[in-house]
Amino acid sequence: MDNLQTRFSHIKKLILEQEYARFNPPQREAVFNINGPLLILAGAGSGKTTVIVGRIEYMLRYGDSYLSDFIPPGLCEDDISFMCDFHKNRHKNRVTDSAADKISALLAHNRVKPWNILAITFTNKAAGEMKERLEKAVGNAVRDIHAGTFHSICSRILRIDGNLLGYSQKYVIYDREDSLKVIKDSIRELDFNEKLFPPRAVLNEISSAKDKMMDAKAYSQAAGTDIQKCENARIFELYEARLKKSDAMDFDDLILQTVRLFEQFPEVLAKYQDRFKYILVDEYQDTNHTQYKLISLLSRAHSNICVVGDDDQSIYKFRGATIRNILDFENQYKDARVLRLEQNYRSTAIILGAANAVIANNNQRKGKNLWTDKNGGEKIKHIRTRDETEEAEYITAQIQKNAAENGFKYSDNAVLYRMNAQSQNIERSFVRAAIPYRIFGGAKFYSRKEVKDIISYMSVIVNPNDTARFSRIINVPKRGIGPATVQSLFEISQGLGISVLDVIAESASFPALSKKSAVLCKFAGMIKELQGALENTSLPEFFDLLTEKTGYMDYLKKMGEESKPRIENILEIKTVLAKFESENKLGSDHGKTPSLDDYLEEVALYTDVDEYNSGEDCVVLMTIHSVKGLEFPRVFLTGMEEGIFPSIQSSFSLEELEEERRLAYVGITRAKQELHLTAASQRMIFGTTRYCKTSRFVEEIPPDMITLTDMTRTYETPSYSHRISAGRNSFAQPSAVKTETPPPSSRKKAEMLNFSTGDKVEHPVFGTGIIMSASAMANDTMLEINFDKTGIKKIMANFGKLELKN
DNA sequence: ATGGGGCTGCTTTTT
DNA sequence: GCAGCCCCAT
Repeated sequence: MDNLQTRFSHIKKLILEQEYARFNPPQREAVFNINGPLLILAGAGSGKTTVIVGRIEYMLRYGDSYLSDFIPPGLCEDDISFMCDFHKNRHKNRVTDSAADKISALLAHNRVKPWNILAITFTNKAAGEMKERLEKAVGNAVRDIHAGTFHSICSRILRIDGNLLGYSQKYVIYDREDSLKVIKDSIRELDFNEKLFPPRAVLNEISSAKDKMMDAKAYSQAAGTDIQKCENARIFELYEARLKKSDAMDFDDLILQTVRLFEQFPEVLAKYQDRFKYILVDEYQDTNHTQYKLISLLSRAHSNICVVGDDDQSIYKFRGATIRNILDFENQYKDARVLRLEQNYRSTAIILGAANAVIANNNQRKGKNLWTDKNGGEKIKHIRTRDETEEAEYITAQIQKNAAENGFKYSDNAVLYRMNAQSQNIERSFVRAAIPYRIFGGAKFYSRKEVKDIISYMSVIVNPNDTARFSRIINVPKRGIGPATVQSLFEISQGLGISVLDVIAESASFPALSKKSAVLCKFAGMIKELQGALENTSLPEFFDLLTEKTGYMDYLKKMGEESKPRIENILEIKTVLAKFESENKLGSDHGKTPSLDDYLEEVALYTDVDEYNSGEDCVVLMTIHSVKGLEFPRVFLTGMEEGIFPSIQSSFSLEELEEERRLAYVGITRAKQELHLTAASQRMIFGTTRYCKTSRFVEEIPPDMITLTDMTRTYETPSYSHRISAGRNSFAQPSAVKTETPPPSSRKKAEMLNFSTGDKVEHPVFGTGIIMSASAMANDTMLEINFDKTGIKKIMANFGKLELKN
């Protein structure tokens, strides 16, 4: 400790450790290791985002100071004593900003430029939240950091360099609905039967092919002698061609084409490698193969790649995510450092214990043990209700009671469900009780017909090659241009290789179109007029012009009373446009006025969940998928029933069941203090009533962590007979039986109502099978049973001969 | 080309 | 339960 240098290094470390004292040791290690590959395995609630933000702040402020041996040139005794003073004063929380700046200038080494950082998240919401927190930590520098979702980052790259692949700067992004339409058109054009080629399935197949970096040709070659696949390949080929012709990309393309761009044009890749020297990927367990490729390519030059993830929270396998990316990280980067964040700061010990117990039933996991230094907590409440209405009323009563007695805010509560369809009952109950709520997902604003129509008009105005949307709006409102005309229009356009607008201009000379030439030209003229108007009007003004000239507003107005909400919806677009314009005018990246293109880009990658801001005081309703990354003091996990959660279609594969269990894990770990698990013994879903038994995930929670309130047991006969006697608010002052242990799950007699979805049964003729659904029908229950040997059969429960297995 | 009526089928999760 | 489909009559 005698010379200046060693003292500097020593005090430097003390100061930096002090600066990041709020982090625990592995977290701090994550912050200080900014160079080289780093894998952070971050359990739920382990302060992941805080670490990411802290790490970026550290990079900007101190570079790689902590781990470097750097000594500032001209270091003197004064500097050291300044550092010592700073260290002491910091302790007493008395340092000025200027002193802090001076310190960081003194300690910093290889400071990272904000524009050299690329931070990728999965959802816009996560990106927004990260930016928000970064802004608090690093101020204006946040504007230069490239932060966004995979899709938004790629889309930006493709706007700039996509021309190399033959896309214009104004290419459109097709959402699933658009893609589906193109698939349907392609199937029709090939004269295929939609029943044999369900468009959804074909689209999924194409999507997963794209995830393997296959184009239609490659897919066709891989198809070999598989007839279905060969036919799929033809649809794929058409789909691909149509998208290209429309100057359109689907969601998969955004990633895939960026990877292609990088592979085919090394100089472009080099440009981005040089720009993105430090790469950070959040939710790495949810990345798919193309996303992995993208990251690999970008990080190849500098290897400053930090990925953060939790294999137990991987819930997007269904869209191609693979945990392999996490599991193989250490093989991919031999010098990778692996850090584990296992201390949970969010939940009570009980909630955490339950989550650990549930996830322990999975085999496919890296294995980790989340712990907390908190003790105890309230037991988890498991409520078994008669049906979904009672479930909703229970939740309503709980929230009301708590708001009244404990001064809880509405926004402290989250109601989660497996699928969007489940939200309706809860919503209805909330409306009746006047509980403010906000619902996410489901019928999304931008997927409403009228909204999509207006967006389609805008798309066509920006990019008239967008055939999917062109055909969507050409006859809305009615202009006398029917499907036959539209078809010949596109055929001619394709045949001659000229744009649709050009075909219209010449329409008089084509026999198939000549009769319609007048209306067609009128339409084209309108589009051109609006294109011209775009140049010199503000976006909200343009909106008015658009709704007027296209006749859309009149069309809605003429529909009378029922169209009122539709008019409100499209006027909402105007509001959004105005907001978009004013927000982006000042803060826009490049100081340019926001254009319609920019708005369309945002819309294309927008999801409802993005809108969530915790400012409003209302109960939050969303799917468990969308809630990832959020936390609430109190969480209601609803529909905890076999067949719902885990979903019926997952119950046949072990892999999918494990994914469902991870989903359960995500749901449970959202709760900070209170967790309610509700299950209805009968539920009306998709038009039929089903009888369900409690989800295995509830049974997997150790009995000493959970209390059961069984509202169905107050009455002698289970299920429908008690409908008459059931008091609507029986749970407000629970008269129901309270027990400390879950009910025995084994049943002796196979009475008719004891059959429920997911049960294994034996039939003397058909053998063993699994009950797919059970619906009440004329004093009996109709069971749909999937028999191992003979497939799905419908059988009445009372007809007898069925026996429950195990 | 348009509008209505009746039918089927389909329901997980999302950028 | 409902949306989207097809078919038919105008």
